[in-house]
Amino acid sequence: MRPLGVQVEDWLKDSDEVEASWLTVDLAIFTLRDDQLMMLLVERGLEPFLGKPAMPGGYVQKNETLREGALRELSEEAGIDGSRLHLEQLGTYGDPGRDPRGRVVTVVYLALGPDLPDPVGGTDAERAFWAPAARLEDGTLGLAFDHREILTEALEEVRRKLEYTAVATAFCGEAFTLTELRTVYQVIWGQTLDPSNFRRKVLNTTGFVQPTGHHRLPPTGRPAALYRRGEAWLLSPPLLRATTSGRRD
Amino acid sequence: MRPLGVQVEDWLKDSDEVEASWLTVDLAIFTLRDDQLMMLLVERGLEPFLGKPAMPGGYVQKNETLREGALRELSEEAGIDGSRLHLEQLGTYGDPGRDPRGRVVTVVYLALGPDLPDPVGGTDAERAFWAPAARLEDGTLGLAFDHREILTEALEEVRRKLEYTAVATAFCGEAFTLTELRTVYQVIWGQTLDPSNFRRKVLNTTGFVQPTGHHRLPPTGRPAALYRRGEAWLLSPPLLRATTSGRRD
DNA sequence: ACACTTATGGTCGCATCAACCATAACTGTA
DNA sequence: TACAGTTATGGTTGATGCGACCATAAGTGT
Repeated sequence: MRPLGVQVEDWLKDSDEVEASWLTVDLAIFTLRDDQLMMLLVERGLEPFLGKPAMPGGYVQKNETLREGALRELSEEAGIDGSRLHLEQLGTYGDPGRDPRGRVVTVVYLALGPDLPDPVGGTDAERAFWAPAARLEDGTLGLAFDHREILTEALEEVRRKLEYTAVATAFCGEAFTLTELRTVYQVIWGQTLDPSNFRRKVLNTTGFVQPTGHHRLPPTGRPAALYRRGEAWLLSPPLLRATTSGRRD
Repeated sequence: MRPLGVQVEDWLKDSDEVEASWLTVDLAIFTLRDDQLMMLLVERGLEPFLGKPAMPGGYVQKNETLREGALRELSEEAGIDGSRLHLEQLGTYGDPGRDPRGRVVTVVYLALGPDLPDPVGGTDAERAFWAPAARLEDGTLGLAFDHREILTEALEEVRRKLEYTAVATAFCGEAFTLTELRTVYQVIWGQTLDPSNFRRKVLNTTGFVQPTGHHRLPPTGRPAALYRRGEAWLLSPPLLRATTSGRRD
């Protein structure tokens, strides 16, 4: 344990009221497998919540940025090379009492990737596994800490971002067909979309995708054109879901 | 300074690599004054960045949640009762080197309110003042730490949230006219909107606003109907800006 | 040749939108 | 009282976008 620099203490007035805290990063890693939205979990090997599934994560180390810490945990705990994943900060959870060990503040990162492999053994990733997000959302499969609450917000974020950003492409490989892209929307939104109308909207949104010129032969049926993601991140106009009356943040 | 519980250390493997950190909340407080978007700043009374303007903020205290800490700082540093403000977490900044004193992680909250008063003296708020967000964005007025970067992200967030949430009502009082609401959009987006079309879109978005039945007499002109905010938070359909090609997060 | 499957393209009626124009309801002034 | 000025509100119209639906293209296997 490295001691804190003394110069910090000099600036504290109400010393008794302030405490140092432990900083962790947790990862909400999502992928699509078998037309299901899956989340990567690890079975905890330590108290508290020993044996319970939890989102992978760990302490931020000295001299690394939060993002670097997230990438490191992605590699160590999940055995995933995060350099090709979409990684974005979701939020920070640091209420006293959320961790029985004391004030542990966790910065949660959202990691999205195309059909990711099973975690390989040999590292911490041995105890990692994929679980259907639906089971976690409805509580069929319990989670450690406040991770279910975090999951709920992560899902809401992903569903909403699908509307007005090109984040759906993060679930596809380098090249993808429009049907694959449509499947992403269908699985995550839980609704079917008309192939023809979807195609028109995507192609009319400037910078969403660009054609590669190549095609892919499906097991049966007409070959599908391949696309890669375009330069645009914000979609205008956005791809809106069927209108549902919105609720508060 | 309260010592950390020893039980935390027991779980650390690579003790040398992990360090405790200081947890602060910073506030990006925005309001509208004289048809300008203003941000509340305080002149720093301590090193580092002594004398430089900075977003108000401070250390999170023991046994308070992050949100409670934000509300407390809102009161202490800005003299503002935050219970009637819109308060939402924006993001967390904790890279090593962002603060010369060591690892200081700050959770930034966005606070939005209707025409807020000048900070009153007597507390820390003496050194607080309102500054036009435009001056801060273009760098005319420099900020301490990485606060300009944070401001940029805060502004982007507000501009985007105006589109698909009812957050604009946070800048209005309890009751407001549609012209006032339109002014919020115009000032923050920096573009004029057609009064007639704006009215139709707002009233057609279910749950955005609801009429109070009362009217308000402007200095000149026809009386305007008063509205209060409705139950809906997410707007469907959203109020979209003039189409601009989007850029990456 | 044919059925089957998936991708792609087009049509049509309806809703929405932006750009206007028109009117209502107040104030102050001649 | 008449009228100009100002702001709020309401309506019209032409273009655009979207959803539901149908049609065709281009592969597969029998």
